[in-house]
Amino acid sequence: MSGSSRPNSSAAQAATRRALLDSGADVFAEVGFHNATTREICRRANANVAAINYHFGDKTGLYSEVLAEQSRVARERFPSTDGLTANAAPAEQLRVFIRSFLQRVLSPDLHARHGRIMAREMVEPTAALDRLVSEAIRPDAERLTAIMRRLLGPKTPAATLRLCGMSVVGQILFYCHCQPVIQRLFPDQPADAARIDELAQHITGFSLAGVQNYRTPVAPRRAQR
Amino acid sequence: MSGSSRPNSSAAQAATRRALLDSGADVFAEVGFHNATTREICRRANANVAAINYHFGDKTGLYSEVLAEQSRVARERFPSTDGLTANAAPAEQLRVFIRSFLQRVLSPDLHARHGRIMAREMVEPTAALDRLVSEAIRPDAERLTAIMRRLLGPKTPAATLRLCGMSVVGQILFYCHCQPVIQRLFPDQPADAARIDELAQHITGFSLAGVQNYRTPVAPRRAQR
DNA sequence: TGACACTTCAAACAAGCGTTTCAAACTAGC
DNA sequence: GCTAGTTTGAAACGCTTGTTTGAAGTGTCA
Repeated sequence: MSGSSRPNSSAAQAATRRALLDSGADVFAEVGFHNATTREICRRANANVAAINYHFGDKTGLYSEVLAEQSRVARERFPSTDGLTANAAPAEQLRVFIRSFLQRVLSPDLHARHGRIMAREMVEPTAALDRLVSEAIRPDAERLTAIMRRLLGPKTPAATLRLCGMSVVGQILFYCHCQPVIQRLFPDQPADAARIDELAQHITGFSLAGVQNYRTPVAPRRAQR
Repeated sequence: MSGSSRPNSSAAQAATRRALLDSGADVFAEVGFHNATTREICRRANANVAAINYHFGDKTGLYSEVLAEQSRVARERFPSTDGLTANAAPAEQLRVFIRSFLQRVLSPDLHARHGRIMAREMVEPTAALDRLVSEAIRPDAERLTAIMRRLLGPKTPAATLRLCGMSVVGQILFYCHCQPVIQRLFPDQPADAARIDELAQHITGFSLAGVQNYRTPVAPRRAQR
């Protein structure tokens, strides 16, 4: 009896918090912050409706912690520099950057929760977005810009580096933001989450060729228009 | 509407309907379908709260008509083939496709409503998405695939054409879906809607170079164009 | 003018929301 | 075993939501 009954100890206290963070991540990823109901989150966590307010103050408090945790977990699980030394070839750095980015937003290991929550946060920002940008997105953006600078040369204008970086990130996030459309357009195609490596390879090759468009013509140019 | 034999006082009736369609488009674009309230839509239209239910059945009825109209207006205002003959050079076709796409989702002429509504519809689909895909998105996707086939040759695998098409669309939609992040990352930068031509030029050049990655280097073909 | 169909209006309705309340259950320290 | 402090529970609160209601207003046509 005592084995399967819910013990009310300090362990159980932490367990309620943890269950709320987990079910909250699921529900927020599924329906977004506004459409998520505290009752549904508590139901999945086998907790009372008052649990969120007791442990996190209010619904936004839970959401902030979920967002921060998902971001942290995703970056620990799939770091941008996946065991790459700082002086690796820029093409290789770009390849690793793209693959780890795709893994963070699509990987079933994380239930693709991080990607879905981020997609909703971008289309419909909450107060938590500012912190996310400064702590997670901006470092990534600067890292990508640095890779671009090494690819295109130190004299490349900042505007060009930005445009190329956005082209890379745009290609990646497309598979995260537009999944409902992709599924309807190509229902026969395997899920994108199941072919992350294939997508990473394509985006890397496409982008490496794309940025060559901006290489300064030190040598006599080919007939490339 | 089925018995339109008697057009009595149709002016005032049509005016309320029209005002609801306009204010509905604004509100849906601003906050999304779920967060939009019928009271706010009616307030902006100077109509009674019962007006939506009277003229459109319910909230989803209004939303469906708003979505269909915005899609139609955007495509009339910025057609994919902007006065281009069918046998124009594929590179030129791609350039026009990208520019008109960017205009549809970002142009202030349409108050960027179409792009914002579409972005929300993709992240959080409603029942209206299926019709939108079959009537508007799939034709565009097939047109883009055809352009890619002309760029890369008729023997190019369908999977390759798909990947390249998604790379193009991903670059475009990034500026629509991630505007809150872009604004926070580069607050000094002019709004993307004010530099559509610049973005179109970049994406076209980047993509034309990118797809060259897939050209089969079998025969020593002449540099095309 | 008066009958008629159509449209608008203020008010109310039922349902769902986040949150609060306060008693009961529980653990820990003595 | 008793008390103090913490966590949980069922119920309810106040509010907003989409929708409905029935009367009042409006213009048309015989």
